[in-house]
Amino acid sequence: MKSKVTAQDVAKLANMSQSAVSRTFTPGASVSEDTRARVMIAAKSLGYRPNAMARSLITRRSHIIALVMGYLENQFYPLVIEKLSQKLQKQGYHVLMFISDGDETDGVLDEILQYQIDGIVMASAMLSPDLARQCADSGVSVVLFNRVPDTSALARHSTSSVTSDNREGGRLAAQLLLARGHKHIAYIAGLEKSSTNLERERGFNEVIADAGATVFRRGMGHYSFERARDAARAMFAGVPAAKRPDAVFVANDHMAIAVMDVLRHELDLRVPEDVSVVGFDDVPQAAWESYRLTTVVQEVDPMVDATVELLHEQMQDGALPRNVVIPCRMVERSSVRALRKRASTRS
Amino acid sequence: MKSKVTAQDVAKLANMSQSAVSRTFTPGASVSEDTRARVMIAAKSLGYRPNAMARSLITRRSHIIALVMGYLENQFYPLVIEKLSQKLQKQGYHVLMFISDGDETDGVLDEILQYQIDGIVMASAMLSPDLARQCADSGVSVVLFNRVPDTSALARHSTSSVTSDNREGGRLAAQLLLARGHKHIAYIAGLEKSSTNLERERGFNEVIADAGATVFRRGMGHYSFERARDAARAMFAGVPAAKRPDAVFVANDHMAIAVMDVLRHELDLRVPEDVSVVGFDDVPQAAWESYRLTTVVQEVDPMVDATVELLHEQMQDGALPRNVVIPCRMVERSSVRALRKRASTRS
DNA sequence: TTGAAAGCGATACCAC
DNA sequence: GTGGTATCGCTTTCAA
Repeated sequence: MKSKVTAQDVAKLANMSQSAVSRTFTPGASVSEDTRARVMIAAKSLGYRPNAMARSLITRRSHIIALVMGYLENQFYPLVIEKLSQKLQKQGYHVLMFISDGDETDGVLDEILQYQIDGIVMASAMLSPDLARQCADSGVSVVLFNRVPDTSALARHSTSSVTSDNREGGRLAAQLLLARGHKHIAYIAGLEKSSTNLERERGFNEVIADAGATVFRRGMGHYSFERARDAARAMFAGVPAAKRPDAVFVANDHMAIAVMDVLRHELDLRVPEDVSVVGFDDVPQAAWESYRLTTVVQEVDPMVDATVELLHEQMQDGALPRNVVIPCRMVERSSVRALRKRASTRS
Repeated sequence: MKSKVTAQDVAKLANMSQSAVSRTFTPGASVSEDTRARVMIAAKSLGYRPNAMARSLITRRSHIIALVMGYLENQFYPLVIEKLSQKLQKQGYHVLMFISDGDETDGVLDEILQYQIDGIVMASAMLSPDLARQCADSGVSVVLFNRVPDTSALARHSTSSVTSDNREGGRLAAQLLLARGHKHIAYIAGLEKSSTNLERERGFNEVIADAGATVFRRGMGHYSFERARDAARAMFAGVPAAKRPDAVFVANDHMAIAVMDVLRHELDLRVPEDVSVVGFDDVPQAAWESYRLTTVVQEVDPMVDATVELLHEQMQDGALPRNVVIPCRMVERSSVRALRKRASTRS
């Protein structure tokens, strides 16, 4: 007994043509108040709902946007789902979720395209050039989220993207640590080849180099909690104090928390008193806030706004792809204990 | 230039009827190997993809499941999105996201139903009885996730649900704290009227009462990070040691972390040495693990499996609604420091 | 096995 | 403004 009520039924009950029913449910169509009212009454009494499938079959717009995500271990993405969903919902669009971690992306995209979706937000993996073309051919607009198009100039000019200013974020981190007077600054990297890691490290290195310093040590965390712990242990455990870093920039918060955990709970070091740690925002605020983690914050809202805007741009053909970069900002968090200490020193 | 390639085009190129094309793409239809091959070649060369909208218009099955979620602050839900999406994807279904925090749910559901979806997973808010009926009428199956149907017997027998065994989880928490020898056990509640909070507290109280004890103090956290901090401060800050709880059961992990944060960083208390804290799993493992938080773990996988199973059951009419309850388990986490201490005491 | 034709439920374009 | 009619791309009888 699937939703049998059709526009036809409503029309019959209201003594109107089916067209009248259609117009009543089409915002900004020309219907007299009188007919609209009669139709609405009939519709309500039957529990009529226009069939979105039938509609998009003819309008060629499904009002559905596909969101492709990798495994959501990275706590930054749920936030994106939420904001993006909400924002699109307000504009009459809806989000179809696709989980895929890269390899099978092509197969997944194949499914996606069957749904006649209006656009794709790729927040995981990359789009193979071949598929990018297919999307263009099918008229679906694509926006890369938090990743950058293939390095080829071709790709760069054929796919839109939104990223935060990872390079500048890396610079901010280095500047803060230098300003704090640290001399032995370490870096713990994320996935080596990811654009986020590359850009963050690049900016970081630039500033360190400009200051005439060098990165004291470099660990590899691969954006994994456990591997970041290992990296921290390798840097600190059983190492004489003189050979330890006095500051660490960690490529994302997820790992930064793992690092702080090792420092505080395994090695009884105080953060930030003994060691400065700076992360890069990818977990919800409550998490890093409770850790008193100083972090480079990515502005999710502007990123999502830009994504939606690009989506719309692309949907009307003629628009050229753009790569939008959203600024980051630094948020310092001293531990409450440190604040107290500072206060008592002053008095 | 929206995906113009239709079955018609393929048919023409392959010198076959459109029906042949349709059959080729319909698993288990009767087509000869010969024609199937010819069609496939033509299809591939044109980049043909069957139009899912047109298909579901006639089959009356969209293979889309709506997932209704509240704001995702609760870190438990992203995990659900991921697992559910993945599982459904494997079965040829896809997840359409709806963010809604309760009040506007009715309007949201109205939109949902236009998409001719096959089922709804409600992981936020409740379904008004009226809408429940509408869903039933439209033939969409509904499963409540992590919440229980309205208390009326009617609702209970007309809507399926999946929850973890919150009551038993509450009992486990109480049993552990009693076993550890605590005499002053406090509770910090979540949202007062939510079924999760009610059940957890109920089980907890039962065991405390059975032991001839009483709950030492009760705080209200409303499942909010900040309010949980306040509750912890109210219980511990400026309170003489003798009047402090020596153990706290917190209604979820999100709040438990806030509580531990206050205890450790504001009050310099050690957890679990000075105060035992037990949470209830609602954040990813990495989070509570790094806090050395002892917690009652909800088994996401079985919950998701049950959800999908119920969905399928409901989709074939005749199946009666069921309320599935998944067991919880306790995971103890001592701090590494405590482990070291224990080890050295022994030797 | 195969092709022709009848819908599925709406919108769009047309005269009126 | 309003009602008829072709059409969107496919699945589904039903003959052949």
